[in-house]
Amino acid sequence: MTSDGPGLPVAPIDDPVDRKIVAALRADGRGTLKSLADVTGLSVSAVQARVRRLETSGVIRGYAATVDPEALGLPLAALVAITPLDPAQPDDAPERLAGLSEIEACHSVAGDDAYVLFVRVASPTALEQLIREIRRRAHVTTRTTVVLQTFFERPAAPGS
Amino acid sequence: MTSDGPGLPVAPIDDPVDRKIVAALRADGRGTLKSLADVTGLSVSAVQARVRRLETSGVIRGYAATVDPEALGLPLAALVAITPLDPAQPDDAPERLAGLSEIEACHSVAGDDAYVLFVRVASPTALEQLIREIRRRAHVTTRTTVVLQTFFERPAAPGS
DNA sequence: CCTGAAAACATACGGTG
DNA sequence: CACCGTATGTTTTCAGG
Repeated sequence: MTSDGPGLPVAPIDDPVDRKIVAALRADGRGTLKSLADVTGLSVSAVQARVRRLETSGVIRGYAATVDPEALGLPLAALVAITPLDPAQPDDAPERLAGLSEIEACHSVAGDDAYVLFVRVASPTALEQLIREIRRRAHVTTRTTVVLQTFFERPAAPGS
Repeated sequence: MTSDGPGLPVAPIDDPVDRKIVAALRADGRGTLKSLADVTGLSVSAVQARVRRLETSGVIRGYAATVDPEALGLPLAALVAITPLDPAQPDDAPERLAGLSEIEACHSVAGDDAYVLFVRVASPTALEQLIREIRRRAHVTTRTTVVLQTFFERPAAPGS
């Protein structure tokens, strides 16, 4: 999962204990309730209740193992900026592209283009095929920027 | 964790059981060894040994809770393309920028710019300050594309 | 929010093919 | 070497206060 877009409205976390819990679970998604209890000074069951509330309220969307993209056979990443061919037409590009599993993210943006996608593929050939498929499905032109190297890529990480 | 760049070389996973395990842990990072044992048909201890091997070999880099960016107080995202002011100078932009926690990802790219950053901030004002700081630290010009809406953003998700 | 007991789980180990 | 089964400690869960 971990989808975004039109979801529930989620207000910023104000409670400092909840912030600690969220920070700890972002650093280690498999951290035990006991470890969270130690960090927060609360009992295990109090922490459990808070974690559940954070999960059901949508603050915590889920948990995922972070996997090396090369191990997944997807060593090539790229940014694909797309622009509708016909600006008059209804713009449902995100829905049309959601089915392409190579697309990791789809952002609508301000500026020259309508959307920017972040994609991962197995090879240059696969990138070409993906770009063709994007153009075909969403009726867009594309401008692709190949990622040569990723220096870092982290789960966001705020001050506290 | 979840850093990238010059790390250990990680070959693609060829074992189908390992692929099942990795897929399951990407879908649910808190999935129990028992659930993985059920999925794979292996015993719990066999699965445990495999998971450990995947972790220590660098295939699985870690586990993280996926958190709503708005809940973190970072509702504004942007792509920042940067170009060195002096191409003759040694280019250590990634190191100089790594300390800025608002920068979620730093990719070196082919094309007009040297790097593209993905950043998250609290407000337009914070974005301006961040851009100033990026320019100052890395001696670069910047071209910023504001993200208006994120339609989806998922942990990659390969075919199987 | 806490305690406490029961169930589920993770871990380590000895044994098998 | 990869796997299994069992024993032990830990964690999760859920009742009740």
